[in-house]
Amino acid sequence: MTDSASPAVPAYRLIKEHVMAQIQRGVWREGEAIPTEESLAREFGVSRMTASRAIRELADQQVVERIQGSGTYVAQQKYQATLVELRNIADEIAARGHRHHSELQLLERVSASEALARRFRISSGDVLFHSIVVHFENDEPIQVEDRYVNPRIAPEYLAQDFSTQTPNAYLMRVAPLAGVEFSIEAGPPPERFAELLHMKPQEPCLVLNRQTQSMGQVASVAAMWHPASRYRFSGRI
Amino acid sequence: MTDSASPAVPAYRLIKEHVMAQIQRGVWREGEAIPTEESLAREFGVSRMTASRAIRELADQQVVERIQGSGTYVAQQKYQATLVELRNIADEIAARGHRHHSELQLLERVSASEALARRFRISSGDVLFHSIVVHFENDEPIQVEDRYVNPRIAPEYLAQDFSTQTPNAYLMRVAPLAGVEFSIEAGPPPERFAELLHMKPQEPCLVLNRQTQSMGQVASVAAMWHPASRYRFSGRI
DNA sequence: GAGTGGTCTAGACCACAAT
DNA sequence: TTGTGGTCTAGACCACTCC
Repeated sequence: MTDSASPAVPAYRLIKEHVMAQIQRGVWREGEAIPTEESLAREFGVSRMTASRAIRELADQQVVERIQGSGTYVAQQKYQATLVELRNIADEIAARGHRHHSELQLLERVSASEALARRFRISSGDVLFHSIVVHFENDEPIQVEDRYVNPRIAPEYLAQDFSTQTPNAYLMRVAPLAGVEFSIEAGPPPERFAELLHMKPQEPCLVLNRQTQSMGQVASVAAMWHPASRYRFSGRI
Repeated sequence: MTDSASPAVPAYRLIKEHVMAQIQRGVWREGEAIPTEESLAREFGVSRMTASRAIRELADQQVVERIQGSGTYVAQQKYQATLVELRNIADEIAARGHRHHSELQLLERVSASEALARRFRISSGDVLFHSIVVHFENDEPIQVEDRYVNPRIAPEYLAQDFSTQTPNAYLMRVAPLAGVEFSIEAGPPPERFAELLHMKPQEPCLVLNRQTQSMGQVASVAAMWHPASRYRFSGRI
């Protein structure tokens, strides 16, 4: 206890903040080496383990890059890449302080077309479940969720009440999520979806396609259709 | 040294994998407590610090949630949220094994309009730099990059050669990136952009808007326009 | 061989939760 | 008061890079 009234900021955090500040101010530039664990430990009067933890966490955050035997370097700002978080529609609407509700349009058992069978890695003609749900923000339709589900993963899918629980929430609950593939594109909606979304003629949709895996199989393939004039994906880092 | 021929997998990783496997198999379910650091340490024959590191990293990854004084619990699968990485166009094209090149269409000094001044948090009429660059994938135009830049952050912007270096790459180099806001939307392109992208009439664009901060100021505001029929954002987790 | 990061130990004290 | 996580130490051995 050397310092009195320590404001309960752990030493490893102080070191992290110090290093990030030096980088942010441009004192240590991209690709340059930063001080060793040893010397940071001395400078801050802590053990090497503590300095090590600080720098390791910065490496996890890709702020620096470590090369064993060589040193620690300020990472290339490959932040050419922007990280985006796509939330589910109910949470997103709630976060805006608006009301969300959803209406089930269709819930059926189908046999897989060629294209669907390929995406699910099953045989053409095998059974799939299919649902169409419309999501509303303050009573205005904002998303049509067109979803196919693998019966081997969620055999009770057709028996759910999708006005009280979204398909997404149900699937999360019954199937541990092991992987996701997605794409975002723009295009014209099927006529039926355009009507459900109260869209103007010729207006394009912003579409999020999402395919989830669970227990080694494709669990679900979904397309979320949004009217381009009333919806965008957004976020910050 | 109890085990001979240790395959160089550190103990903390073994513990992480064990815990993740139990969760993945549903042995430990959402919200349930997992064993304490102490008991994991005993079970794996390691010190508490090692078990602690394993569980702390899982907490960082949001696989578990820790409550000091209480215990460690399997996290709610709020993976309703999908994390997406948007790469810059040159890297993305290179990753597909295709050729990228870009052509500078315009490079000028402008005075900020009302709307731009608001986004840059400067005064209307202040100087901004403006560039329009077209990016090609295998000689096919795939993106129009319409960018405004804050002269206080990148005073030499107008003197760069943007056929050999993208605006993005230049800005990354001169201005440490402190924050990003983005949005993705769909809409009709300005007539000039439609021509530059060789688009069919009526075809919408997929647009990525991106605003970056550096040194406490807005550094750059950019809109990346892509023909919807030939471009989508995609990725996986 | 010297320097660096990667991992680990066997303790310790603390803050906080549950009781 | 007991049990939990949060942090920290002062060493240690190892793998790797660089000279």
